[in-house]
Amino acid sequence: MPTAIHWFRRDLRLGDNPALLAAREAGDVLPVFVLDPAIWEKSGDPRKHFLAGCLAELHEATDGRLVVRRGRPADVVPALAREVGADTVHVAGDTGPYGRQRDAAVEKALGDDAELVRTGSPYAVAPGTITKDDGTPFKVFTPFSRRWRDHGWHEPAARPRSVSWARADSEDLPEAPDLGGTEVLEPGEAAARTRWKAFLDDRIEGYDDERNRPDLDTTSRMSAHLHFGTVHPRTLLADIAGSGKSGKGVETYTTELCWRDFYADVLWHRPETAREYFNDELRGMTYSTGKQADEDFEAWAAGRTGFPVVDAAMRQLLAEGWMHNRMRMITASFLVKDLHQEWTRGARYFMQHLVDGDLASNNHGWQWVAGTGTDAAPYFRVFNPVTQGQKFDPDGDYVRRHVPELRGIEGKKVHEPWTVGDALPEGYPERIVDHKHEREVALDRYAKARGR
DNA sequence: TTTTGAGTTGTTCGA
DNA sequence: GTCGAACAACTCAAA
Repeated sequence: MPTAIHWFRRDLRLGDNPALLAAREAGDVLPVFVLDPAIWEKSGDPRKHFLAGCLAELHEATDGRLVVRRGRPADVVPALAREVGADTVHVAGDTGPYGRQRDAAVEKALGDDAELVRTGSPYAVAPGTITKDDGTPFKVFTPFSRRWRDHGWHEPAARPRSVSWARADSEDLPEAPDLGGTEVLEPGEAAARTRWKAFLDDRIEGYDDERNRPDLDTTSRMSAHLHFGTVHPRTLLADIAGSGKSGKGVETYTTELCWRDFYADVLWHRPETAREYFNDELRGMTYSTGKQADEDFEAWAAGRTGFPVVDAAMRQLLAEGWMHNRMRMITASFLVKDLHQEWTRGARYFMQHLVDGDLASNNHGWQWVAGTGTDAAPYFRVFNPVTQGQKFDPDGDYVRRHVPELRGIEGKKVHEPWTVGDALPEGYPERIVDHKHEREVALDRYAKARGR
């Protein structure tokens, strides 16, 4: 049998993996993961922990044959293909701007030695598939979602009962950093399965009502699993259909999966919008820069703004590498509209720390908040961090969980610690801005930028 | 080509 | 406390 490489990237699973099945058809399968030291070193500990855990599981699942090599894929993959005499290198397609470039470089470096075979994508519907009748891409979510639902998706692929694994030397698997007991999402395909089953059995029907509550465990927590491909969205959609469940919760959850596909589709058509404004209208916007702005940014990043819900969320991000979606909106709005900083700065920070950090969803989410994206939020929509906290963390449990200085304050009063007692609790910072004032400033800046 | 309806996630103010 | 209006037009999608 010839040797076929299966190069795992963001499909760290054996179940429902069409690219792996294609490799298996082609020969004995050499399972490979390329660890780019530059990316690894830039990752926060929670992300390292998650990835290392996934790789350890994959090593087990491949009978200890997973080959890890460090370096640039364009160097490592062709060298390995030559080393083992592989004719084909199988991958799940990567439609992001960097993935496309990387794969093109690998393909070129492989030359005539081996063929790079792309099978499938990490999305329910591959980017570029859903278009309007005239063939152009959608710019508005709702019509995209109607077309997406009408299109449907493939059935999940079977998990291979057995694979004949090929052999090659491996470097040591990366070690998971010690997170000091912080509770984080469990990595790996099996954990994804367990977590998903629990959500589907018990929580999906209440999802529409409960999903905005950061104090409760009401979301599926599939984001990191979807990002690293320990589960595929097609599997989730098939499970939902198979569950026989319906109703608002199911609809809303399905819509969230559609958002992921939508933003990937937008980025596929407009790769430059990973960094640049989707909508040029606000190009002339002015931002705060300089020493004060840098200090404000540091306070935001460290969770020391003096606004409890913002601080709780930013500290959760640092500790766990994850933040509830509602909290992402609140903290993003705070950076953009209270601190008047460009969304790109916040997006970059989120990408460094989020375990689920997905370029399309993250950066277009930020563009939505900033008003520069598809379906952008109206510029006058400025989140009030106190109101949002009281509304979505009604008992204050979320704040107290992540901000120890405020644990002495009971109930929802914790969202306004400045109204409790004579002084703020020891160690908790004063508010770094006056929200009411900064709201006015933001509206003013937006009006000016739009007037140009 | 023209027209029409619609568009994730909010806040504030005044009645 | 609750409710509706104002915030601002504009672009997109589809008939």
